[in-house]
Amino acid sequence: MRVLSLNERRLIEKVATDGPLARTDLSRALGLTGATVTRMVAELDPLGLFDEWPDRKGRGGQPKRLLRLKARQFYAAGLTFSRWSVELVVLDLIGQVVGRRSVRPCADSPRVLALASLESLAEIATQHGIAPEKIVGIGCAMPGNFGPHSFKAHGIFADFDSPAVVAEFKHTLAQAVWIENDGKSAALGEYVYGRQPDDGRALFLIHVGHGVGGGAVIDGVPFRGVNGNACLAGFLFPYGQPRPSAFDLLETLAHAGQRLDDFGDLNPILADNRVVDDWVARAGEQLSSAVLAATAFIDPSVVVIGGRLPPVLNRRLVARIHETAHPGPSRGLSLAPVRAAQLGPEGSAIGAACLPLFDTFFGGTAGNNYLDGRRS
Amino acid sequence: MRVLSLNERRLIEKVATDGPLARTDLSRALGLTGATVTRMVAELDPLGLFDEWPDRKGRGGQPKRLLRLKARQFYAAGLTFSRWSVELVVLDLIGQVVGRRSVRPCADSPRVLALASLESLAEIATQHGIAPEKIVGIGCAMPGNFGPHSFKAHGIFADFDSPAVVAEFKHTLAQAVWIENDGKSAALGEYVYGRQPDDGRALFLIHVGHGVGGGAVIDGVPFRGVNGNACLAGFLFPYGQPRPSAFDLLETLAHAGQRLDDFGDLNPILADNRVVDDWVARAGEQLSSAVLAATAFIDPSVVVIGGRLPPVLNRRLVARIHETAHPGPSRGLSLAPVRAAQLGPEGSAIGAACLPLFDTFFGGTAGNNYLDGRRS
DNA sequence: CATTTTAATTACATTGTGTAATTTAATAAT
DNA sequence: ATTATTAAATTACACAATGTAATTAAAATG
Repeated sequence: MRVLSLNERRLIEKVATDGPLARTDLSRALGLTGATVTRMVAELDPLGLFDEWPDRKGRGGQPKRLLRLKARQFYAAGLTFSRWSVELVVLDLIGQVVGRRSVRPCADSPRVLALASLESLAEIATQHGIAPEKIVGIGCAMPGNFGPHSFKAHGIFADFDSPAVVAEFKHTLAQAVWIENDGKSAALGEYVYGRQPDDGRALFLIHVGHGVGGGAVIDGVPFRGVNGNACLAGFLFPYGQPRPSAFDLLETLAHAGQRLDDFGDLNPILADNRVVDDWVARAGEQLSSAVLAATAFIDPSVVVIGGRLPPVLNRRLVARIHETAHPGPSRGLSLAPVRAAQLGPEGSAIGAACLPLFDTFFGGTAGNNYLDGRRS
Repeated sequence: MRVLSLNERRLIEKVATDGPLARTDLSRALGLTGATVTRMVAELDPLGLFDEWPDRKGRGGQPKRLLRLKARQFYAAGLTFSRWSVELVVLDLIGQVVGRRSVRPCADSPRVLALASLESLAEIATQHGIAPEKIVGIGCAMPGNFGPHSFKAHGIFADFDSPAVVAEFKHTLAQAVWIENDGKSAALGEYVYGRQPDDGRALFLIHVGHGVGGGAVIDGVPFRGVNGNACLAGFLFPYGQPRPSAFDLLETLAHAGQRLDDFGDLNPILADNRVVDDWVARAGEQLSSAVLAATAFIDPSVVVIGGRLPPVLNRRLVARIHETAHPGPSRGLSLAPVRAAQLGPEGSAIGAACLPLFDTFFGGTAGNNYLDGRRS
């Protein structure tokens, strides 16, 4: 796969997020001339990225020829980590989940996990007739923080708590691998495939997962910080105390005698559950402080509540945040609008799979060495 | 003044921050070929931006021809607001303060203030023989927050508390005017002229002024947020309670019977002052929470303590922050390094003057419509 | 069926770069 | 002193990504 130029990525991303679009629409949206768009689409033709068909709704003039992404032309895999298993999804170009597996190896060393994941990926690929070269990469949403040369996993992943994990994973998977913090992956997924209204300029996602993390996509570019640890909305809630994380909910439930294995088991027990109700009330209140902090530091156009919880809970948390009605971060300012994640319970895995797709086809890191849109 | 291309700005900024540099050095630093640098420097020649002289220290080969900015080729003015006056500085291209005035008009409507500032600027220009066309603009560091169509000033500026202030200022000054939040101006000034070691990738400045604000420059680009209100480190400290602002220090001193007119009067009373000592201890502790929050959300390479206080106090606050020794924002992470602002007590005004210079000659907002370094 | 309208394409010009050869000005070796 | 060596800077030329303007395409309208 040749490396795409910045404007090619911008074009593909536009079609992905706002499509179907005609060449003229793209020309307007991207600030390029029609001639350029025609050429770019022709240049991209060998990749087979687009479906094209005439628009019958036009009233006069030559009808537009609408472009949209050919969903099944490329795929990526995404991994998220739960306590006893790894969740794997295969995503197509337009963000549809093509297949999923819950991988539960007997041992949980990174190597064994990676091998088991590869096996599941191969199964799904075979099942759907996906040629290996159509899979652009594997994204791993890691529950932990990055140092310049290290990785520190969430407490429950004892075997992952080593700087060597990243290298081990890359080596075992033996193909294009993206490793990213889970909150940042989820933010990217929500930005590309979540279709939040008004999220265009700056989306901030608070990631309610093993911990309380977060991520942001600002002007189409993932915001990572110099060490990849920006957007840690959970700093407000010290360890060892009640905090608005999905893991904290499991612990709260266990403490009340309702022991669950993993996030995936939450759904059946949500209705009429006093423990859950209380938790939502408390966590929602805490999260409203996190929204305040995110507004103060990032000033985003929208704050999305997402992570590992079932969508119902995300929505209830958002409702609770709206009730809490914090004042803004400073004189004359109000909180950024808050919304629940659009992507379902697999949002984190989708975000992970989004990493390779984004870097290959969409915004990616802006420009090349020459800062002029040329290929290096 | 013609609009400069992105690479031209990058070149000028590099010379400004790391100069003097030869063309080869620039070629390496910017990732451009020597040929390109030669052409760009030649192209920029009519602007008279550079001084050039041969480097005598070379050992073999043709000696480098070093370039540095011609300090007195261009100027900008910066305004900051104090309770009873407006501080105006005139800055040259290399960040030297050429002249300063404290403007104290009898009335303090925006219009009167602007007119008085203009008069002072004209005085300084005459005094130093600065031709009007050498002044690229006036930057105003506003103590307040921005809305999509509004401006909300700090409480003590009753007459400024109106959305019309920005328009009024622009109209009265009748030339190129930049209006920006004071924390964000100061961050830019510190980035361009502060020469912090290691501040390259992402500098976050906590602005201790009328309130507690902040600003950041990330990868050479000012970070504003969608409404221009990002980096508000003061959200942690509610109004009406003790907070680590310079205004709070004045109030604390007044409460203890040491009434001062303005920030500028602080210097003489700092030594052996128990009230100040206590304030530094308390404010430093509070600021260490702000550093934690900034690390969590922005993950910068350095956090700078700056604002309206005398440099001594900034240094004492930094020392106090180091004592406080907060844990990092999450597992395995530590606080970003903290340093006192390099720019002196005029840092805010310098930052304000930096706005026009930066947008005209340095990084500015990246790229043009074509995203390829061409002029539009 | 000619006219109008809008979309898409094509031919050609422009510009900001890179590559590679050349020139320049110094030091080091003979 | 002369020549070789070195590194910086310049120049001639090529190229890629775009814009401009003219052209072609395909529909609705009168």
